[in-house]
Amino acid sequence: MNLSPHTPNLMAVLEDRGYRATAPRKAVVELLEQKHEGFTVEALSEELPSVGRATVYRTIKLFMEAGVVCKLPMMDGSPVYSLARVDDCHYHYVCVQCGAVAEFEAATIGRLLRAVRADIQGQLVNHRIELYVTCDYCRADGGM
Amino acid sequence: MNLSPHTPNLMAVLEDRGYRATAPRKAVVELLEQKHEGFTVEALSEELPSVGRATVYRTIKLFMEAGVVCKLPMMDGSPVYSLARVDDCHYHYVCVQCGAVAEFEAATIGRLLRAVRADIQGQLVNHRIELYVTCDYCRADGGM
DNA sequence: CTTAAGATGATACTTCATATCGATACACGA
DNA sequence: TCGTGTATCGATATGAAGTATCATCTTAAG
Repeated sequence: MNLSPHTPNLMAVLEDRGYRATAPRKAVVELLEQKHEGFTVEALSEELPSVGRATVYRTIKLFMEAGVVCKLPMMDGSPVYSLARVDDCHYHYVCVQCGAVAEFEAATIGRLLRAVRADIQGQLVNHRIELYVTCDYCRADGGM
Repeated sequence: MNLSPHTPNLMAVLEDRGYRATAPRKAVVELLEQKHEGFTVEALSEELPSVGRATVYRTIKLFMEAGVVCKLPMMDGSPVYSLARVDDCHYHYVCVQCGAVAEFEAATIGRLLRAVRADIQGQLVNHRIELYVTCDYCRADGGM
């Protein structure tokens, strides 16, 4: 979809959090900077035979904790990962055909949540909003 | 949370769709009518040692296809199932502590989707909205 | 009562991910 | 430079949540 305006220095993100800049992590980061959206950890791992599967998962987990990688469910529940570009509250839309992920920020959502708070019992602690689309590229391809 | 105003006759739902009313299915249905929200298939299966695990999953799947059972992700991604009470488009909110599920219908959401359509590229084909709450019972329990 | 389609359940397998744990590598002080 | 302790790694096992297979059993219907 559209490219990141400013991908953060991923390795620096880890170091800032007190983690070491090891070779395996650098390898993961390098791939991540290419994929940056719509990837699976499994695929990442397959493309990095030199790095242990567990390490790939561990590294991605660190990035998720740091908030720069997001995991979201496809419509069938299978996971897709994506680099997050916007730091603050953001939402994702995923192409159901190619798995590409993009972000959006709708002012409407704040209003929605405020409205919804009245409709539900209990105290709202979190929410999840995912949109599923057919992206322009896939639509142009006529579904391929 | 709050009880169903009219739980449909689950066995009838299956028969209407051309499935047989077998003993294992009846056993699942009976449990379902007690649990009716916030359950996992795994737990269901454990409580039904006389019914094969695969059959429990299969039966729940049939109900999902019929639209009377919904599956939703907890905040950590683990699944929760719930009987759906409202037939048409509805949304769920889940208690993050006890897993209880309730439904809500917010008129605002239609408006949200219309607004969002302008903010995204590609054609919206589906969406998922989940709210996570601390329900009144859990809040009263002080987090237990 | 027969019988074919439907349903079952034991088991194997898949996917996505975390736990274990011995082996390495790295940072830092002596 | 030489330990040495802690972080990290990777192979492997384990786990959760399902789905696929397939021989066997039901059951609805003639």
